[in-house]
Amino acid sequence: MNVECIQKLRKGHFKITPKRRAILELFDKKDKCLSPEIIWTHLKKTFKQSGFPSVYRNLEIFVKQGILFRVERQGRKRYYALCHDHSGHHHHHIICVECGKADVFPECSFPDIKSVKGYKILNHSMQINGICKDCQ
Amino acid sequence: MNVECIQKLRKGHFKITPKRRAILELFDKKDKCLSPEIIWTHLKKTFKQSGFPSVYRNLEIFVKQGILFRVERQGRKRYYALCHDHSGHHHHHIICVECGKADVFPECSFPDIKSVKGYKILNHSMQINGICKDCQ
DNA sequence: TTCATAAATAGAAATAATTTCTATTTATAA
DNA sequence: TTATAAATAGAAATTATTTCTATTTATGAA
Ligand SMILES: [Mn+2]
Ligand SMILES: [Mn+2]
Ligand SMILES: [Zn+2]
Ligand SMILES: [Zn+2]
Repeated sequence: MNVECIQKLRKGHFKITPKRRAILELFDKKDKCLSPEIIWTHLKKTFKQSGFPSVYRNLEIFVKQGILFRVERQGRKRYYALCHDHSGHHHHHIICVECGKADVFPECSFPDIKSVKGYKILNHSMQINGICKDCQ
Repeated sequence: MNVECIQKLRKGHFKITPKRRAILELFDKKDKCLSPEIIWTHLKKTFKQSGFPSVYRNLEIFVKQGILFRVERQGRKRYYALCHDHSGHHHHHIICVECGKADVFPECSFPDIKSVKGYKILNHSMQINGICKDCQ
């Protein structure tokens, strides 16, 4: 777990636990989006004791702290991937629909407007779907 | 159910059934995104007999035919809203986070590129979240 | 280093959204 | 009018996610 992730957890008064380290190291190693189940299966190899609810809770904590983001994929499972950006700047991500590989998408062209059609704009979410070099 | 929706269903060889009419009329009337459960509750008033699985299946058929689109909201329920565009042109939507009202977002500024970082770009999805005039 | 404490955890159980299955009904084209 | 594929209801199954509680642990303060 790198120093930026530690800082992001400390900022929210979250503890640095072995399970949390292991989860983030798995993301580092796999370099793609992962489901809670995949993560839990992996944790069981190292820890023998490992609860599903902890995985869910930790994933949402990581999202809250800007370490992971949610990925939309086919099916009704959740997926998460490393944000890979510690600057805090607004950005989006591109996901490989085949293997789930995730990268930062380098620009956001969303117009700098405060409102449209009477709506006050709060935020926008975008996901770019593609096929990565390896899967092409 | 307007003529465009009928055409979109016919194009896929889907039948025009009373339940399908009623679902789309509910969307017309409510002018906001709806969950399967809300739709089913409404259908039961008119039809007495009404199955939950039919609602789910029809909602996905409507998405497939470009009549509805999926809305992301807090919680683990699905929501759908009327696409309100029969031109077939690419566009996005703005959703009121309070009441679920949905409108077409008039422009897409996504760059006209075919690839980025080695990924072949397939598509992108975007949702703009805001607060509508009535909810402000 | 020790200790007090809030935070994190495991495991079991509950929840609830969604899907599957099958017998029956119905919209549609011929 | 009729044959047929499509749609449906209702019950049951599935399964991802959440809740609950007793126990353990990371951390900051003494
Ligand atoms: Mn953006
Ligand atoms: Mn767009
Ligand atoms: Zn790939
Ligand atoms: Zn609103």
